Amino acid sequence: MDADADLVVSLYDEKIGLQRETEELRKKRNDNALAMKGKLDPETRAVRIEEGKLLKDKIAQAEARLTELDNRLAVEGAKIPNMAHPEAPRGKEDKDNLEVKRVGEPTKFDFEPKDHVQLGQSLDLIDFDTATRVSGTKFYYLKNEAVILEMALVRYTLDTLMKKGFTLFQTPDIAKTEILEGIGFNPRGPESNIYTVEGEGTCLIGTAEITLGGYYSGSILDKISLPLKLAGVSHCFRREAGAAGQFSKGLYRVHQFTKVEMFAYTVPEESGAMHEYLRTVEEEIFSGLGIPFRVVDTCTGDLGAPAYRKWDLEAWMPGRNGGEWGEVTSTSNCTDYQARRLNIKYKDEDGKNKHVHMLNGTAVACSRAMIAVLENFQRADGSVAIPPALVPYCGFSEIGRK
RNA sequence: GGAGCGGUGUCCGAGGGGUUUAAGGAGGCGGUCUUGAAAACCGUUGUACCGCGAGGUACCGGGGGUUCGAAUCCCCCCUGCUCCGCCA
Repeated sequence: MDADADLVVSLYDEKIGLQRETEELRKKRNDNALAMKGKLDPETRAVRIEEGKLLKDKIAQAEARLTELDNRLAVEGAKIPNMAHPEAPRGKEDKDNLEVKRVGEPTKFDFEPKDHVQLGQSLDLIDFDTATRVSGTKFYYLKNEAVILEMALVRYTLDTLMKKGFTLFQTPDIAKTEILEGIGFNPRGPESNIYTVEGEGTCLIGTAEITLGGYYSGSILDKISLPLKLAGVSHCFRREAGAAGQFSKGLYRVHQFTKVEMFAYTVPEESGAMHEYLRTVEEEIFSGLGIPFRVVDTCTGDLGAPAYRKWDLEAWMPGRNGGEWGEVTSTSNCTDYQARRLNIKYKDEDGKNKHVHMLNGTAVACSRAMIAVLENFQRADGSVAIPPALVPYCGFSEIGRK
Protein backbone atom coordinates (compact mmCIF):
# COMPACT_ATOMS: atom_id res chain seq x y z
CA MET A 1 0.00 0.00 0.00
CA ASP A 2 1.53 3.27 -1.09
CA ALA A 3 -1.03 5.59 0.49
CA ASP A 4 -0.27 9.29 0.18
CA ALA A 5 -2.61 11.48 2.21
CA ASP A 6 -0.94 14.74 1.16
CA LEU A 7 -1.43 13.89 -2.48
CA VAL A 8 -5.11 13.13 -1.85
CA VAL A 9 -5.57 16.47 -0.12
CA SER A 10 -3.96 18.44 -2.93
CA LEU A 11 -5.89 16.52 -5.59
CA TYR A 12 -9.08 17.27 -3.68
CA ASP A 13 -8.34 20.98 -3.48
CA GLU A 14 -7.52 21.06 -7.16
CA LYS A 15 -10.69 19.20 -7.98
CA ILE A 16 -12.91 21.57 -5.99
CA GLY A 17 -11.44 24.58 -7.77
CA LEU A 18 -12.01 23.05 -11.18
CA GLN A 19 -15.48 21.92 -10.19
CA ARG A 20 -16.46 25.48 -9.29
CA GLU A 21 -15.08 26.72 -12.57
CA THR A 22 -17.06 24.09 -14.45
CA GLU A 23 -20.25 24.88 -12.57
CA GLU A 24 -19.95 28.56 -13.41
CA LEU A 25 -19.60 27.72 -17.09
CA ARG A 26 -22.62 25.46 -16.93
CA LYS A 27 -24.60 28.23 -15.27
CA LYS A 28 -23.75 30.51 -18.18
CA ARG A 29 -24.80 27.85 -20.65
CA ASN A 30 -28.13 27.36 -18.87
CA ASP A 31 -28.77 31.10 -18.75
CA ASN A 32 -27.94 31.41 -22.42
CA ALA A 33 -30.29 28.61 -23.41
CA LEU A 34 -33.03 30.05 -21.21
CA ALA A 35 -32.71 33.41 -22.95
CA MET A 36 -33.52 31.70 -26.25
CA LYS A 37 -36.78 30.19 -25.09
CA GLY A 38 -39.11 32.82 -26.51
CA LYS A 39 -39.19 34.55 -29.89
CA LEU A 40 -36.05 36.43 -30.82
CA ASP A 41 -35.09 38.45 -33.83
CA PRO A 42 -32.75 36.41 -36.03
CA GLU A 43 -29.75 38.59 -35.34
CA THR A 44 -29.92 38.29 -31.56
CA ARG A 45 -30.52 34.57 -31.90
CA ALA A 46 -27.43 34.17 -34.05
CA VAL A 47 -25.32 35.96 -31.44
CA ARG A 48 -26.74 33.73 -28.73
CA ILE A 49 -26.00 30.61 -30.69
CA GLU A 50 -22.39 31.67 -31.21
CA GLU A 51 -22.11 32.37 -27.48
CA GLY A 52 -23.55 28.95 -26.77
CA LYS A 53 -21.10 27.21 -29.07
CA LEU A 54 -18.21 28.89 -27.33
CA LEU A 55 -19.48 27.84 -23.92
CA LYS A 56 -20.07 24.33 -25.12
CA ASP A 57 -16.41 24.06 -26.07
CA LYS A 58 -15.13 25.42 -22.78
CA ILE A 59 -17.43 23.14 -20.80
CA ALA A 60 -16.27 20.08 -22.70
CA GLN A 61 -12.65 20.90 -21.92
CA ALA A 62 -13.31 21.64 -18.26
CA GLU A 63 -15.35 18.47 -17.85
CA ALA A 64 -12.64 16.35 -19.41
CA ARG A 65 -10.05 17.71 -16.98
CA LEU A 66 -12.47 17.30 -14.09
CA THR A 67 -13.14 13.67 -14.95
CA GLU A 68 -9.44 12.92 -15.11
CA LEU A 69 -8.84 14.63 -11.79
CA ASP A 70 -11.78 12.78 -10.26
CA ASN A 71 -10.39 9.44 -11.36
CA ARG A 72 -6.95 10.19 -9.95
CA LEU A 73 -8.52 11.29 -6.68
CA ALA A 74 -10.57 8.09 -6.50
CA VAL A 75 -7.52 5.91 -7.20
CA GLU A 76 -5.33 7.68 -4.63
CA GLY A 77 -8.14 7.92 -2.08
CA ALA A 78 -8.88 4.21 -2.28
CA LYS A 79 -5.31 3.45 -1.23
CA ILE A 80 -5.78 4.97 2.19
CA PRO A 81 -6.47 2.27 4.77
CA ASN A 82 -8.76 2.56 7.77
CA MET A 83 -7.44 3.95 11.05
CA ALA A 84 -6.51 1.43 13.71
CA HIS A 85 -8.09 1.28 17.17
CA PRO A 86 -5.76 3.00 19.68
CA GLU A 87 -5.74 -0.09 21.89
CA ALA A 88 -4.95 -2.56 19.13
CA PRO A 89 -1.47 -4.02 19.74
CA ARG A 90 1.25 -2.45 17.60
CA GLY A 91 3.07 -4.91 15.44
CA LYS A 92 3.89 -6.08 11.96
CA GLU A 93 2.87 -9.71 11.70
CA ASP A 94 0.70 -12.34 13.32
CA LYS A 95 3.22 -13.25 16.02
CA ASP A 96 2.68 -9.76 17.45
CA ASN A 97 -0.98 -10.57 18.08
CA LEU A 98 -1.98 -10.54 21.72
CA GLU A 99 -3.74 -13.43 23.45
CA VAL A 100 -6.54 -11.93 25.54
CA LYS A 101 -8.58 -14.93 26.58
CA ARG A 102 -8.52 -18.70 26.71
CA VAL A 103 -11.50 -21.04 26.93
CA GLY A 104 -10.73 -24.68 27.75
CA GLU A 105 -7.23 -26.10 27.70
CA PRO A 106 -5.43 -27.97 24.92
CA THR A 107 -6.91 -31.43 24.63
CA LYS A 108 -4.86 -34.18 26.32
CA PHE A 109 -4.64 -37.65 24.83
CA ASP A 110 -3.36 -40.87 26.39
CA PHE A 111 -2.38 -42.01 22.91
CA GLU A 112 -0.60 -40.46 19.96
CA PRO A 113 -3.23 -38.25 18.26
CA LYS A 114 -3.55 -38.25 14.48
CA ASP A 115 -4.03 -35.19 12.37
CA HIS A 116 -7.23 -34.67 10.41
CA VAL A 117 -5.62 -35.77 7.15
CA GLN A 118 -4.82 -39.19 8.62
CA LEU A 119 -8.24 -39.39 10.25
CA GLY A 120 -9.94 -38.32 7.05
CA GLN A 121 -8.17 -41.05 5.17
CA SER A 122 -8.55 -43.87 7.64
CA LEU A 123 -12.24 -43.12 8.22
CA ASP A 124 -12.84 -42.47 4.51
CA LEU A 125 -14.07 -38.93 5.13
CA ILE A 126 -11.85 -36.69 3.02
CA ASP A 127 -10.24 -37.41 -0.35
CA PHE A 128 -7.48 -34.99 -1.29
CA ASP A 129 -5.75 -37.13 -3.90
CA THR A 130 -8.69 -37.52 -6.23
CA ALA A 131 -9.56 -33.83 -5.85
CA THR A 132 -6.02 -32.94 -6.87
CA ARG A 133 -6.41 -35.00 -10.03
CA VAL A 134 -9.86 -33.67 -10.85
CA SER A 135 -9.68 -30.04 -9.66
CA GLY A 136 -6.11 -29.31 -8.59
CA THR A 137 -4.19 -29.02 -5.36
CA LYS A 138 -5.91 -27.57 -2.29
CA PHE A 139 -9.27 -29.01 -3.28
CA TYR A 140 -10.94 -31.91 -1.51
CA TYR A 141 -13.89 -34.24 -1.62
CA LEU A 142 -15.83 -34.68 1.60
CA LYS A 143 -17.20 -38.21 1.83
CA ASN A 144 -19.65 -40.18 3.92
CA GLU A 145 -20.19 -38.78 7.45
CA ALA A 146 -18.05 -35.72 6.69
CA VAL A 147 -20.73 -34.52 4.27
CA ILE A 148 -23.32 -34.71 7.02
CA LEU A 149 -20.90 -33.22 9.54
CA GLU A 150 -20.42 -30.14 7.40
CA MET A 151 -24.15 -29.67 7.07
CA ALA A 152 -24.57 -30.22 10.79
CA LEU A 153 -22.03 -27.49 11.51
CA VAL A 154 -23.92 -25.13 9.22
CA ARG A 155 -27.28 -25.98 10.68
CA TYR A 156 -26.11 -25.81 14.31
CA THR A 157 -24.68 -22.38 13.59
CA LEU A 158 -27.72 -21.10 11.73
CA ASP A 159 -30.02 -22.22 14.55
CA THR A 160 -27.83 -20.40 17.05
CA LEU A 161 -27.86 -17.22 14.97
CA MET A 162 -31.55 -17.35 14.20
CA LYS A 163 -32.31 -17.47 17.94
CA LYS A 164 -30.23 -14.33 18.33
CA GLY A 165 -32.25 -12.41 15.80
CA PHE A 166 -29.95 -12.61 12.80
CA THR A 167 -31.67 -12.57 9.42
CA LEU A 168 -30.53 -15.65 7.54
CA PHE A 169 -29.29 -15.64 3.97
CA GLN A 170 -27.84 -18.03 1.49
CA THR A 171 -25.95 -15.63 -0.74
CA PRO A 172 -24.63 -15.72 -4.31
CA ASP A 173 -21.11 -17.15 -4.60
CA ILE A 174 -20.27 -14.53 -7.23
CA ALA A 175 -20.21 -10.75 -6.89
CA LYS A 176 -19.31 -7.76 -9.05
CA THR A 177 -15.80 -6.34 -8.94
CA GLU A 178 -17.05 -2.98 -7.68
CA ILE A 179 -18.60 -4.65 -4.63
CA LEU A 180 -15.37 -6.52 -3.91
CA GLU A 181 -13.48 -3.25 -4.07
CA GLY A 182 -16.06 -1.53 -1.87
CA ILE A 183 -15.54 -4.16 0.81
CA GLY A 184 -11.80 -3.61 0.51
CA PHE A 185 -10.70 -6.60 -1.53
CA ASN A 186 -8.41 -6.16 -4.49
CA PRO A 187 -9.63 -8.54 -7.22
CA ARG A 188 -6.86 -7.60 -9.63
CA GLY A 189 -3.16 -8.26 -9.69
CA PRO A 190 -1.08 -11.37 -9.27
CA GLU A 191 -1.01 -11.17 -5.46
CA SER A 192 -4.82 -11.12 -5.27
CA ASN A 193 -6.51 -13.89 -3.34
CA ILE A 194 -9.61 -13.58 -5.53
CA TYR A 195 -10.66 -15.60 -8.56
CA THR A 196 -12.07 -13.36 -11.26
CA VAL A 197 -14.60 -14.60 -13.80
CA GLU A 198 -13.33 -14.09 -17.33
CA GLY A 199 -15.09 -11.33 -19.23
CA GLU A 200 -17.94 -10.87 -16.75
CA GLY A 201 -16.70 -8.14 -14.40
CA THR A 202 -17.42 -10.52 -11.55
CA CYS A 203 -15.46 -12.61 -9.05
CA LEU A 204 -15.94 -15.73 -6.98
CA ILE A 205 -16.44 -14.45 -3.47
CA GLY A 206 -13.79 -15.14 -0.87
CA THR A 207 -16.37 -14.73 1.89
CA ALA A 208 -20.05 -13.85 2.27
CA GLU A 209 -18.82 -10.63 3.88
CA ILE A 210 -18.79 -9.40 0.29
CA THR A 211 -22.37 -10.29 -0.58
CA LEU A 212 -23.76 -9.31 2.83
CA GLY A 213 -21.85 -6.03 2.84
CA GLY A 214 -22.96 -5.32 -0.70
CA TYR A 215 -26.57 -6.05 0.20
CA TYR A 216 -27.37 -2.46 1.09
CA SER A 217 -24.90 -0.75 -1.23
CA GLY A 218 -26.19 2.62 -2.38
CA SER A 219 -28.95 2.79 0.21
CA ILE A 220 -30.01 5.01 3.05
CA LEU A 221 -31.20 2.97 6.01
CA ASP A 222 -33.75 4.00 8.61
CA LYS A 223 -31.97 4.70 11.87
CA ILE A 224 -34.81 2.91 13.65
CA SER A 225 -33.95 -0.32 11.78
CA LEU A 226 -30.36 -0.36 13.10
CA PRO A 227 -28.52 -2.38 14.11
CA LEU A 228 -29.08 -4.91 11.31
CA LYS A 229 -27.71 -8.37 11.96
CA LEU A 230 -27.36 -10.66 8.95
CA ALA A 231 -25.97 -14.16 8.65
CA GLY A 232 -25.13 -15.71 5.32
CA VAL A 233 -24.11 -19.16 4.15
CA SER A 234 -21.92 -19.28 1.09
CA HIS A 235 -19.04 -21.03 -0.52
CA CYS A 236 -15.75 -19.18 -0.30
CA PHE A 237 -13.08 -19.28 -2.97
CA ARG A 238 -9.47 -18.26 -2.45
CA ARG A 239 -6.56 -18.50 -4.81
CA GLU A 240 -3.96 -18.69 -2.04
CA ALA A 241 -1.32 -17.85 -4.59
CA GLY A 242 2.14 -18.00 -3.05
CA ALA A 243 0.87 -19.79 0.04
CA ALA A 244 3.12 -22.77 -0.61
CA GLY A 245 5.53 -21.88 2.17
CA GLN A 246 2.84 -21.40 4.78
CA PHE A 247 1.24 -24.12 6.81
CA SER A 248 -1.08 -25.58 4.26
CA LYS A 249 -1.59 -29.24 5.04
CA GLY A 250 -5.04 -30.71 4.59
CA LEU A 251 -8.14 -28.60 5.06
CA TYR A 252 -6.41 -25.66 6.72
CA ARG A 253 -5.73 -23.61 3.60
CA VAL A 254 -7.93 -24.63 0.67
CA HIS A 255 -9.32 -23.04 -2.48
CA GLN A 256 -12.95 -23.65 -1.60
CA PHE A 257 -14.90 -24.05 1.61
CA THR A 258 -18.30 -23.43 3.11
CA LYS A 259 -18.80 -20.70 5.67
CA VAL A 260 -21.52 -19.05 7.72
CA GLU A 261 -20.69 -15.37 8.06
CA MET A 262 -22.19 -12.78 10.39
CA PHE A 263 -22.55 -9.19 9.29
CA ALA A 264 -23.79 -6.09 11.10
CA TYR A 265 -24.72 -2.54 10.21
CA THR A 266 -24.77 -0.08 13.12
CA VAL A 267 -24.73 3.60 13.96
CA PRO A 268 -21.17 4.77 14.67
CA GLU A 269 -21.66 4.97 18.45
CA GLU A 270 -22.62 1.30 18.67
CA SER A 271 -20.04 -0.42 16.50
CA GLY A 272 -17.64 -1.04 19.38
CA ALA A 273 -20.32 -2.82 21.38
CA MET A 274 -21.44 -4.78 18.32
CA HIS A 275 -17.87 -5.91 17.76
CA GLU A 276 -17.76 -7.30 21.32
CA TYR A 277 -21.10 -8.97 20.69
CA LEU A 278 -19.96 -10.69 17.50
CA ARG A 279 -16.93 -12.00 19.34
CA THR A 280 -19.08 -13.44 22.12
CA VAL A 281 -21.28 -15.16 19.53
CA GLU A 282 -18.20 -16.75 18.00
CA GLU A 283 -17.05 -17.83 21.46
CA GLU A 284 -20.47 -19.28 22.20
CA ILE A 285 -20.48 -21.32 19.00
CA PHE A 286 -17.07 -22.86 19.72
CA SER A 287 -17.73 -23.32 23.43
CA GLY A 288 -20.94 -25.07 22.44
CA LEU A 289 -18.95 -27.48 20.32
CA GLY A 290 -16.60 -28.21 23.22
CA ILE A 291 -13.51 -27.13 21.33
CA PRO A 292 -10.70 -25.38 23.26
CA PHE A 293 -9.81 -21.99 21.84
CA ARG A 294 -8.15 -18.71 22.61
CA VAL A 295 -8.99 -15.14 21.58
CA VAL A 296 -6.37 -12.94 20.00
CA ASP A 297 -6.31 -9.17 19.59
CA THR A 298 -4.92 -8.66 16.09
CA CYS A 299 -1.95 -6.33 15.82
CA THR A 300 -2.03 -3.22 13.62
CA GLY A 301 0.16 -4.68 10.89
CA ASP A 302 -2.11 -7.70 10.52
CA LEU A 303 -5.40 -5.77 10.38
CA GLY A 304 -5.61 -5.26 6.63
CA ALA A 305 -6.92 -2.08 5.03
CA PRO A 306 -10.62 -2.17 6.03
CA ALA A 307 -10.39 -3.22 9.69
CA TYR A 308 -10.23 -0.80 12.60
CA ARG A 309 -9.96 -3.64 15.06
CA LYS A 310 -9.99 -7.40 14.71
CA TRP A 311 -10.27 -10.41 16.99
CA ASP A 312 -9.39 -13.91 15.92
CA LEU A 313 -10.49 -17.11 17.58
CA GLU A 314 -7.82 -19.77 17.41
CA ALA A 315 -8.92 -23.33 18.10
CA TRP A 316 -6.66 -26.01 19.46
CA MET A 317 -5.57 -28.29 16.63
CA PRO A 318 -3.84 -31.35 18.14
CA GLY A 319 -2.59 -32.61 14.78
CA ARG A 320 -1.00 -29.38 13.67
CA ASN A 321 2.77 -29.57 14.21
CA GLY A 322 2.11 -31.76 17.22
CA GLY A 323 -0.50 -29.38 18.65
CA GLU A 324 -0.99 -25.69 17.87
CA TRP A 325 -3.56 -22.95 17.89
CA GLY A 326 -5.06 -22.40 14.45
CA GLU A 327 -7.29 -19.53 13.39
CA VAL A 328 -10.89 -20.61 12.99
CA THR A 329 -12.84 -17.36 13.07
CA SER A 330 -12.21 -13.66 12.83
CA THR A 331 -14.34 -10.62 13.54
CA SER A 332 -13.60 -7.11 12.33
CA ASN A 333 -15.00 -3.68 13.00
CA CYS A 334 -14.51 -1.83 9.72
CA THR A 335 -16.18 1.35 11.01
CA ASP A 336 -17.16 3.51 8.02
CA TYR A 337 -14.41 2.28 5.66
CA GLN A 338 -16.72 0.01 3.67
CA ALA A 339 -19.76 2.26 4.04
CA ARG A 340 -17.92 5.09 2.31
CA ARG A 341 -16.89 2.90 -0.59
CA LEU A 342 -20.30 1.26 -0.94
CA ASN A 343 -22.25 4.44 -0.16
CA ILE A 344 -24.33 3.10 2.72
CA LYS A 345 -25.84 5.67 5.06
CA TYR A 346 -28.54 6.18 7.63
CA LYS A 347 -30.68 9.23 8.25
CA ASP A 348 -29.88 10.66 11.65
CA GLU A 349 -32.27 12.58 13.91
CA ASP A 350 -30.71 15.87 12.77
CA GLY A 351 -31.88 15.06 9.21
CA LYS A 352 -28.33 14.49 7.97
CA ASN A 353 -27.29 11.32 6.18
CA LYS A 354 -24.27 9.69 7.76
CA HIS A 355 -22.24 6.60 6.96
CA VAL A 356 -23.09 3.47 8.91
CA HIS A 357 -20.48 1.30 10.56
CA MET A 358 -20.07 -2.19 9.16
CA LEU A 359 -18.78 -5.27 10.96
CA ASN A 360 -18.24 -8.88 10.05
CA GLY A 361 -17.40 -12.07 11.84
CA THR A 362 -17.04 -15.73 11.01
CA ALA A 363 -19.71 -17.84 12.65
CA VAL A 364 -18.29 -21.07 11.32
CA ALA A 365 -15.79 -21.84 8.57
CA CYS A 366 -16.60 -25.48 7.93
CA SER A 367 -13.18 -26.66 6.75
CA ARG A 368 -11.30 -25.34 9.76
CA ALA A 369 -14.08 -26.21 12.20
CA MET A 370 -13.94 -29.74 10.86
CA ILE A 371 -10.21 -29.93 11.55
CA ALA A 372 -10.89 -28.93 15.14
CA VAL A 373 -13.74 -31.42 15.56
CA LEU A 374 -11.92 -34.38 14.04
CA GLU A 375 -8.64 -33.77 15.83
CA ASN A 376 -10.04 -32.89 19.28
CA PHE A 377 -12.72 -35.58 19.33
CA GLN A 378 -10.65 -38.50 18.09
CA ARG A 379 -10.41 -41.61 20.25
CA ALA A 380 -7.74 -44.22 20.87
CA ASP A 381 -9.40 -46.76 18.59
CA GLY A 382 -9.19 -44.34 15.65
CA SER A 383 -12.85 -43.39 15.72
CA VAL A 384 -14.15 -39.86 16.22
CA ALA A 385 -16.93 -38.79 18.58
CA ILE A 386 -19.46 -36.25 17.37
CA PRO A 387 -19.67 -33.19 19.68
CA PRO A 388 -22.91 -33.55 21.65
CA ALA A 389 -24.25 -30.27 20.24
CA LEU A 390 -24.00 -31.70 16.72
CA VAL A 391 -25.48 -35.14 17.38
CA PRO A 392 -29.09 -34.00 16.79
CA TYR A 393 -28.04 -32.49 13.47
CA CYS A 394 -25.91 -35.45 12.39
CA GLY A 395 -28.20 -38.25 13.40
CA PHE A 396 -25.19 -40.27 14.60
CA SER A 397 -22.89 -39.84 17.58
CA GLU A 398 -19.61 -41.20 16.29
CA ILE A 399 -17.68 -41.96 13.16
CA GLY A 400 -16.13 -45.40 13.27
CA ARG A 401 -13.95 -47.40 10.95
CA LYS A 402 -15.83 -48.74 7.94
C1' G B 1 -30.18 -17.29 -26.56
C1' G B 2 -34.56 -14.89 -29.82
C1' A B 3 -38.89 -11.44 -30.21
C1' G B 4 -42.08 -7.60 -28.19
C1' C B 5 -42.98 -3.85 -24.48
C1' G B 6 -41.06 -1.09 -20.39
C1' G B 7 -37.39 1.53 -16.54
C1' U B 8 -39.38 9.09 -14.51
C1' G B 9 -39.16 11.83 -7.42
C1' U B 10 -40.84 8.11 -1.05
C1' C B 11 -44.78 5.45 -4.13
C1' C B 12 -48.30 5.50 -8.44
C1' G B 13 -48.17 8.09 -12.89
C1' A B 14 -48.01 12.07 -17.20
C1' G B 15 -44.59 14.38 -20.42
C1' G B 16 -41.58 12.34 -27.03
C1' G B 17 -36.29 19.30 -28.22
C1' G B 18 -37.16 25.60 -25.38
C1' U B 19 -44.10 28.22 -21.04
C1' U B 20 -40.89 21.68 -17.02
C1' U B 21 -39.06 25.59 -12.28
C1' A B 22 -40.73 17.29 -14.00
C1' A B 23 -48.07 17.90 -14.50
C1' G B 24 -51.59 15.15 -11.53
C1' G B 25 -52.52 11.78 -7.55
C1' A B 26 -51.11 8.98 -3.08
C1' G B 27 -48.13 8.94 1.26
C1' G B 28 -45.13 11.70 4.94
C1' C B 29 -44.38 16.26 7.69
C1' G B 30 -46.20 21.24 9.42
C1' G B 31 -50.51 24.34 9.94
C1' U B 32 -55.96 26.19 9.89
C1' C B 33 -60.62 24.36 11.66
C1' U B 34 -62.27 20.83 15.99
C1' U B 35 -63.49 19.17 23.02
C1' G B 36 -60.54 15.29 20.34
C1' A B 37 -60.31 12.78 15.73
C1' A B 38 -61.88 12.28 10.68
C1' A B 39 -62.98 15.25 6.49
C1' A B 40 -61.83 19.73 4.05
C1' C B 41 -58.38 23.51 3.08
C1' C B 42 -53.27 25.83 3.05
C1' G B 43 -48.07 24.99 3.01
C1' U B 44 -44.06 21.61 2.53
C1' U B 45 -41.34 17.29 0.44
C1' G B 46 -35.23 13.27 -2.65
C1' U B 47 -29.73 12.56 -3.24
C1' A B 48 -24.68 14.36 -3.86
C1' C B 49 -21.29 18.29 -4.22
C1' C B 50 -19.72 23.72 -3.91
C1' G B 51 -20.76 28.19 -0.92
C1' C B 52 -20.52 31.78 5.72
C1' G B 53 -24.99 32.90 3.25
C1' A B 54 -28.16 34.25 -0.72
C1' G B 55 -27.75 30.73 -3.89
C1' G B 56 -25.48 27.40 -7.56
C1' U B 57 -24.25 22.63 -10.20
C1' A B 58 -25.54 17.61 -11.22
C1' C B 59 -29.07 13.47 -11.10
C1' C B 60 -35.65 11.04 -15.21
C1' G B 61 -31.85 2.77 -15.37
C1' G B 62 -26.03 3.37 -16.78
C1' G B 63 -22.48 5.25 -20.41
C1' G B 64 -21.42 7.77 -24.93
C1' G B 65 -23.25 11.08 -28.99
C1' U B 66 -26.29 14.98 -31.74
C1' U B 67 -27.81 20.30 -30.38
C1' C B 68 -27.02 27.07 -28.75
C1' G B 69 -30.44 23.99 -25.52
C1' A B 70 -31.97 16.72 -24.12
C1' A B 71 -36.22 13.25 -19.37
C1' U B 72 -37.50 13.99 -24.73
C1' C B 73 -33.58 12.46 -30.75
C1' C B 74 -29.34 8.64 -32.01
C1' C B 75 -25.84 4.49 -30.44
C1' C B 76 -24.08 0.86 -26.81
C1' C B 77 -24.94 -1.54 -22.23
C1' C B 78 -27.69 -3.00 -17.76
C1' U B 79 -32.32 -4.35 -15.90
C1' G B 80 -37.83 -5.73 -15.44
C1' C B 81 -42.19 -8.00 -17.58
C1' U B 82 -44.63 -11.15 -21.50
C1' C B 83 -44.00 -14.97 -25.17
C1' C B 84 -40.61 -18.63 -27.49
C1' G B 85 -36.22 -21.90 -27.09
C1' C B 86 -33.05 -24.48 -23.58
C1' C B 87 -32.73 -26.37 -18.67
C1' A B 88 -31.93 -28.49 -12.55
